Amino acid sequence: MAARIRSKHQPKGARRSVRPQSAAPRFRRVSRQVRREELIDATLRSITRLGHAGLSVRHISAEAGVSIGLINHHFPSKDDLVAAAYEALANAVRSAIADEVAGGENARERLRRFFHASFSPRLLDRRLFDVWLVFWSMAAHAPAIRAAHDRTYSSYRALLQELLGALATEGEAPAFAARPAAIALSALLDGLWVELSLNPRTFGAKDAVALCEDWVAALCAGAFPRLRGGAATARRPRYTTVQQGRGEDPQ
Amino acid sequence: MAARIRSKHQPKGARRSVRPQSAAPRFRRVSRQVRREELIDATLRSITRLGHAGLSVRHISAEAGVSIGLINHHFPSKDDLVAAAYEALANAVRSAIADEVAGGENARERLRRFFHASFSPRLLDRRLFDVWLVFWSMAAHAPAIRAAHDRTYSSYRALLQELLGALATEGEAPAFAARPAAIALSALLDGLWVELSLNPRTFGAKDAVALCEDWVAALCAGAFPRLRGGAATARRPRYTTVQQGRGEDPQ
DNA sequence: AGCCTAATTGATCGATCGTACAGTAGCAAC
DNA sequence: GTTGCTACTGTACGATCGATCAATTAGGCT
Repeated sequence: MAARIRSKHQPKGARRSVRPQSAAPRFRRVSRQVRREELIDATLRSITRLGHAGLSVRHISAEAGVSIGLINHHFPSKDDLVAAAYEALANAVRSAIADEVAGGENARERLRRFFHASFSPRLLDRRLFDVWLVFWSMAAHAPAIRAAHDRTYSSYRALLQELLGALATEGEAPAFAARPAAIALSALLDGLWVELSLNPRTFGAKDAVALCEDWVAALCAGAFPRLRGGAATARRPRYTTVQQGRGEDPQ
Repeated sequence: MAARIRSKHQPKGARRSVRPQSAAPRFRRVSRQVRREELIDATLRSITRLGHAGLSVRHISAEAGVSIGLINHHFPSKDDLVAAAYEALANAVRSAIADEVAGGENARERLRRFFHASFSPRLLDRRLFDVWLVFWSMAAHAPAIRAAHDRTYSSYRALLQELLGALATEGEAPAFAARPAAIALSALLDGLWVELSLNPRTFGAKDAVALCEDWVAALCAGAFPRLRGGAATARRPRYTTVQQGRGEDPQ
């Protein structure tokens, strides 16, 4: 935030006036795409630093080092900026987890890494949770944010579904319906993550990891009757079974 | 919202003036306790009707049919009113579930009723979810709300823990650590509830119930290795086992 | 019937919100 | 050097927020 000394009003006829020699430009012009990304980054930084209150055009623009008006120049409204930020953050989290998972040698180990990454301090930051809450609460009334959630959650679940499917193909688990299994496991993960974020004292990250691993152990033991074999209680036409591959999410 | 016709300013010297005969009082005085409850109810109605925006002293007071200033007369600040509303709502939800559960004849049946009630339309209302999000997001900075969450969540989990414990005493399940089991099941419930509220199209309430019942089936089958016998991976001194009874939450 | 007091009112304050818009200026093309 | 495009600035506006407080009054008490 460099100090900008400048007379409030330029002399009247001074348009196209010569700038004092060797003065730095008051601002730099960048391409539309670059500026949009800068604003998205600034949005995440601002909301991380200030919580719910950081989600205002004034704080965001200050964080980005630009003027207030620039936001509405690049985004039709604030909601569109927030939606873009949501998607960027969700993708960052997902790929951070995916990177951690990549090192695992088998399905069981990759899932263990998944859980470990999910409950790492990086993701258990209360401020990150606040960001998510803000996004969720806006999803009801801002269609752009709802769409962003649907896309990213679907992608997150697909990753989980792929890992679970590998359990069966590697012979660790009997055949099961992968789609509802991924739904259940992601729900368990989210629920633990929510409660840990709200109150870190009820239980610890280690406990959360253990509970998730127990869930996987039960799956491998074939202990979930309705998941076995596929089909069953789905409202969808048919559960995606591991034999069919992980499958895109319809709609 | 009865229309109140009144001149904007009373005549100057009219203090202690006689009211026109048979005119209704402009407002009614009620005891502190009654008014507090009315304001809490109005808060929940307002936030249910208007979502996040309903949580303002203006909307709440309008909903209650009182003036703006009355809120700060009965509550030190808005946060305290909201915290009271949170606790009232959480208790209402919990007792609604508890009532449903009461009809069950055995532990398995009571849990089934618990799941059914948790994913009933009454609790899957998107507006109810918004209320919860607002509370959660305020919990970070408003100590009163955080305290309300801790109390109510602890109570909710205790109910679940009691139901799970009955599984073991009725011989449906082998001995297991009831506290972490309740944590896992409540996380599963919450996670499913969150995703269902965010996007009711990914899966249905029936699927959610089925996934929860599968979890219980796995518990009864003794398929969760770390929960068996008690003890194990707890960070707490020791997991509460079913043999020890349900036990209050320390702290 | 008159009084007292605590419940209630409502105008008001300062702050902050998102958006609009008229004007300014960076920078590439000529 | 000049021009033109458009990224960019920053004030202004109307709305709404939580909180304050002096004035008012309902309703129980004597």
